[in-house]
Amino acid sequence: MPELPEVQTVVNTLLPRLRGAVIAAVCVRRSDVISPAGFDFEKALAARRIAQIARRGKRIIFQLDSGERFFIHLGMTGRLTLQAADAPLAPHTHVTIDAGGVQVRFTDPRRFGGIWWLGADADGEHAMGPEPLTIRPAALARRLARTKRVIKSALLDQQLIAGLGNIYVDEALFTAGLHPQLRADRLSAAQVRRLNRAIKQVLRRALRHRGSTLRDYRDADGKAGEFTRLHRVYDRAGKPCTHCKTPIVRIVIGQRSTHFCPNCQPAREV
DNA sequence: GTCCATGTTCTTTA
DNA sequence: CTAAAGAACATGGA
Repeated sequence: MPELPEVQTVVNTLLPRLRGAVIAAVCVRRSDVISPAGFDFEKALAARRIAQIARRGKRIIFQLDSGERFFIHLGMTGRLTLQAADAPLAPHTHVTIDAGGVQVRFTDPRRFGGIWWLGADADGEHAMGPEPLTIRPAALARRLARTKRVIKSALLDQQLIAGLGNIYVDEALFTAGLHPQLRADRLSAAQVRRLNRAIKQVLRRALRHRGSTLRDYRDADGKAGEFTRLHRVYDRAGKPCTHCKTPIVRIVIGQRSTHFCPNCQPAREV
């Protein structure tokens, strides 16, 4: 579920409690959420200190004082929460880590998320696209020009650009005034510039409102995101466009629901 | 029972 | 061979 704004908000809420904290205990309650399979995560973390926590794409990267790293991906329903070690355990809590006097809990009913050990050497970056908040228009244009897919599908490709998901792609395309079925490699330079600006604007706004909560997403303090009510198209099928009152349309592109305003996002350049 | 879901990866098709 | 499309993964809510 979580896309860049939600993942960044989780990192922001974890950092003040965990940076520099010594790991006092680790409990893997369901070992199949750990990759590589069979890796002894509890042993690897024992008595280490958390040097840094950062976001890359939709990944939450933990760096240990040993120089080793692992990342957590929340998938669709994953949560990382900070709680007292004696608080009741929610269902589907797969891993707990005690550090800095609190307990970090990884909970994920659908288990599309997980924890990946990187070690000290592997950068784990190969095949990850650039960050949407800092990509430059020329780089975005170059990458879009290499695919014949429709723009909606291209922006969901984490190798093309890392961090956007279904909500923010729809919102950014609305803000840019681009129909989701335009071919990525046929956008004009002006359209790509608009898209580049729209992506950054939508993400920054979402970050200010601590992300979107559709159902499952919570930050590390259990707080829901408040950007949801500011969505202009996502999950607003049939409702009037905030700009022109035309009903928002929902279609399916690449097996993902897609929302847009047929008036503000024409299929042809006007 | 049905359909749908903030994601990714593997398999099949063109 | 490669890019794109489709299926699969697991669970729960409407």
